[in-house]
Amino acid sequence: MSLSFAILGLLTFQPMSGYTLKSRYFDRSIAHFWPADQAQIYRTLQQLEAGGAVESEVVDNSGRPNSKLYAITSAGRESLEGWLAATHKIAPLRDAFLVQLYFGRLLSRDQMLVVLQGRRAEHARQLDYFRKLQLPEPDSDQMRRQLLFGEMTLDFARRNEAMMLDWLDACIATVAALSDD
Amino acid sequence: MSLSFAILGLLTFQPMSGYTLKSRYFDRSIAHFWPADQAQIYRTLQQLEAGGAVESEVVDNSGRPNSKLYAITSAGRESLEGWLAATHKIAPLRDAFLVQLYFGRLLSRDQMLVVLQGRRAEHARQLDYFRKLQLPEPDSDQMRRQLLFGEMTLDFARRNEAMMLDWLDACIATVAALSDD
DNA sequence: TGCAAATATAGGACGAGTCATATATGACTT
DNA sequence: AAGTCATATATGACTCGTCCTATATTTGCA
Repeated sequence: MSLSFAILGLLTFQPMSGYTLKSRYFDRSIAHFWPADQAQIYRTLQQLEAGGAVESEVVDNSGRPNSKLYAITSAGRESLEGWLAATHKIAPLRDAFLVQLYFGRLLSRDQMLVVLQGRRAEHARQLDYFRKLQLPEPDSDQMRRQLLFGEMTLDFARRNEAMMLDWLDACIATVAALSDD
Repeated sequence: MSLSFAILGLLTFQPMSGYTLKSRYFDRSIAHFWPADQAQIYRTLQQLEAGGAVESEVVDNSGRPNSKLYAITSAGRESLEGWLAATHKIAPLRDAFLVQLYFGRLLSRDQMLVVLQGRRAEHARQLDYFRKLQLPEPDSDQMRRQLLFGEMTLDFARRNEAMMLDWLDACIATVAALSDD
């Protein structure tokens, strides 16, 4: 579901091909919080077209392979706006690392510390990545407003990584204080 | 994958039926950070048995329907310990709400505020739930050690909800300051 | 000359997860 | 007597997401 609406949302910027959608837009924004591969994006575009939310026109790109230019329809826009304005259920937490940690008693203290510190290093790298990530300069009021929402999602990613680090530090302290066995 | 190891982990407490596993253990712990329904748990038990990680024995419960008592095998324990000690890739962030927020420019300021405040209320409820959630009293050293790890996962859930609230408050402030259109 | 990268779309296979449904019985409630 | 709850297991159908592969052409680099 979310992917369909992500695609519809991107098509509100302008009509574009599946390739452009993915490489110029999706991979630079949505992919950070809703990953999807090429196969899925193309299939979803087909589903959206079958459902009348987008329509396509084949473009003859002299030289390069033909592409399909997808555009959002008015039905698609209505469906998108309805979804955006609705209150959806919060997706339940789902984190495999918590499963791993939950059974930490089955590892020795030192094994667990290795796992936790490895995890910490990865999240530190991700926080660094998100801290350095810069959004483009706006060249219109429309874009300025769009970037504001982009910044909020980026802010989330940063806060999330920072919270992870704090929590992992607390876990490391707790486990380090444990008797070794 | 994670579900298999979650089940193996629970079976290290004691051999038990699929029903007991789910209702007495899974739903009170793992389900908070790795939800799964009954169908999936039963099928995963079957897969684990086919793979030799668990073995089962049919028990005649006089009166109640027969049950299968599942026990972890030594192969299963090795596989579990290997997985627990390994460093796994961090699962990429996947949050549909960020998709919704990203296209916030398509809503009016007030529509967006309704969405954000509804979200905030839900997370406040969840934080309250996790704050009130209490782990049982330990009655052995083994259990004390287990509860320590249980507390770490609960700590995560609480920090996560608190982070969400802080972030949503920042988003609400940003959106509230926007010109209405 | 040859190879990789960028452009461009699409299908098969599979795993994970969700939903609905089927079956069976004892115990307790209305 | 009828209904619901708790106990107990299992399958079919479906969606979503991932991985792998196939196809086709231009541009640029070594």
